[in-house]
Amino acid sequence: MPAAPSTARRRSRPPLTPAGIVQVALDLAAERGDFSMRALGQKLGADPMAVYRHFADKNALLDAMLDAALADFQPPGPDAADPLAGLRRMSHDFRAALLRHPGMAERVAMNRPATGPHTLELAEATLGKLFRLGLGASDAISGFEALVQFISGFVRAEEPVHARDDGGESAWLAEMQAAYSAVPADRFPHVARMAAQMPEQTLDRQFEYAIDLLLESLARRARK
Amino acid sequence: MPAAPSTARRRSRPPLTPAGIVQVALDLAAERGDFSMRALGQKLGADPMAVYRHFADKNALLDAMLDAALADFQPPGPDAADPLAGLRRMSHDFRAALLRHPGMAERVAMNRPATGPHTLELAEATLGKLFRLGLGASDAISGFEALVQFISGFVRAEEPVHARDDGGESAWLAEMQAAYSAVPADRFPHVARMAAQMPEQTLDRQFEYAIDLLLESLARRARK
DNA sequence: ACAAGAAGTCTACAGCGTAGACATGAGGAG
DNA sequence: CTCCTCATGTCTACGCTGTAGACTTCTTGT
Repeated sequence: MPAAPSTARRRSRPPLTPAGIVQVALDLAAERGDFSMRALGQKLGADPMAVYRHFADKNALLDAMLDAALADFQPPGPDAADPLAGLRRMSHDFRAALLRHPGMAERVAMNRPATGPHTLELAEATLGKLFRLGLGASDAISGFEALVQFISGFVRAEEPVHARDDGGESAWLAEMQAAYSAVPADRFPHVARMAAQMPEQTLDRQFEYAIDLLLESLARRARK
Repeated sequence: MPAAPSTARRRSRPPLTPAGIVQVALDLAAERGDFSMRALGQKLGADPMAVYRHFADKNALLDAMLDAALADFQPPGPDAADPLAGLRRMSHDFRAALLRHPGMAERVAMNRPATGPHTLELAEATLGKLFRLGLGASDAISGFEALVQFISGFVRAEEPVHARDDGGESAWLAEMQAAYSAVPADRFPHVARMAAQMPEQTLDRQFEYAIDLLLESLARRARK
C-alpha cells in the first residue's frame, strides 16, 4: 500500500488542465453570479494560485472563458432563405448565451480584440448574413459593430436585474413603476405617463424592440 | 489669537457639504478615470469615513454624482422645428456628458431607477421629442429605452479605450486591425476583410452610425 | 454653563488580485 | 538505482477595496 502522504497533495485530485479550469470557472460564475480567483480555487479543491500556472492572470482566464461560453452557440446555415430572420435569431441566441454566463458580456466590449475561434465564428456568420442582406462592406461592418455593442451593453445592464435576490425582473419592474409614479406629473408629464406602461416593458420586449429597430434600418439600407 | 489646536482638525478646512463632496468626487473621477473612497478622502483633506456622514454609502454618492454630471446637459427647446435633429443632437450630447464623467455611464444602466432632477429633465425632453415625432406611447417609451440602453452601453464600452495610457483610441484601432489581419482568411473571410476597413471605424463614427440606425427606424414608425 | 447632537477620526475586518519564495512530485540521464 | 531538473501546487504577504463600530472633538440650544 502506498504510503499515505502526510499532506496528501498530488494524488488526491486529478491534475488541473486549462480546459478543466475554464469549465469549473464558468460553472462557478453561473452559480454565484460573480467569480473570484479565491472562490475558483476553493471549487477546484486547490490553492487559488495554482490557476496561475495555467493562465497568466485573471484576464487571460476570462478570455478563455468567453470563447468557451460561446462554444454552444450554433450559427444558422449561411444559405438560409431569409438573412434578416437569421440575424434576428442570432441576436437573440447571442443574448441568451451571454446571459447563461454572467460576466462574459463585459468581455465582449471593445477593450480587447476577440480572437477565440468560437468568437470569430460568430462574427463571421453575422457578417455573412449582413453581406447576404445586400449591404456593402462599410455598412456591414458598421452594422455588425452596432449589433455587438448593443447586445453586449444590454446584457451588461440587465445582468444585475436577473441577479437580484428578491423577485428579479418583476421586482425591478415594480420598483421602476413606483419610482416613475412618484415623479411630479406637472413638471415631467411624459415621464409620469411612462409609469403606466412600465409593466409591459419587459427586458425581453425591450431587447426585441431595439434589435428590430437596428435590423429594420439595416435592411432598408441594403434595399437601396 | 485662537489657540492652535494640537491636532488641527476643524478650522483647517471648510466643513464638508454634500454638494462639495460631489464636486470633488467628480473632479477626482475625471482626473484618475476611476475613483475610490480613500482617494476621495485624501483629495478632500479629510478622513475617508467623513464622507459617510453625508452619504449612506458609495452607491448614494454615485447617484448624486450622476445627477450632478447631467446638470450641464441642456436639452434643446421643445418646439424646435425638426424633432429628429433634436434627438440626434441630444444623443451626442448625452454621450459627451457621460464621457466627461467616467464611471457615470454604468450608473445609467437599469439597476436603479434614475430620479434626480437633471436626469428626469433629460428623460422628459427625449420623450417629448419622440412624441413630437409622432410616435404612440408604447413606441416612444420603447424607443427611449433603446436609445438610453445603447448610449450608456456604448460609453461603458468605450471608456477603457479612452483611458488607455498609450495612444488611446488610435492605439486601440491599430491593435484591432492587427488582430483581425492575423485571422486566417480562408476560414474567416469576412472577418479578415474587416481588417482593411478598421481605421475608419472610429468610435465617433460607430456611435453616429448606430444612433442613426435607431432614429431612422423610429422616424419610419412615426410616419406610418 | 452644561448637556446633546453633529461632524470628523481611528482602528479593524473581510474581501480582492497576484508577486515571490518554497515544497513536492514525475521523468530523463548517468 | 540514483541524481538532477523541471513542472505543478502551496504558502505567505502586500497593497488595494468598501465600510462597521467605537471614540474624540466642536457647535449649538437651553
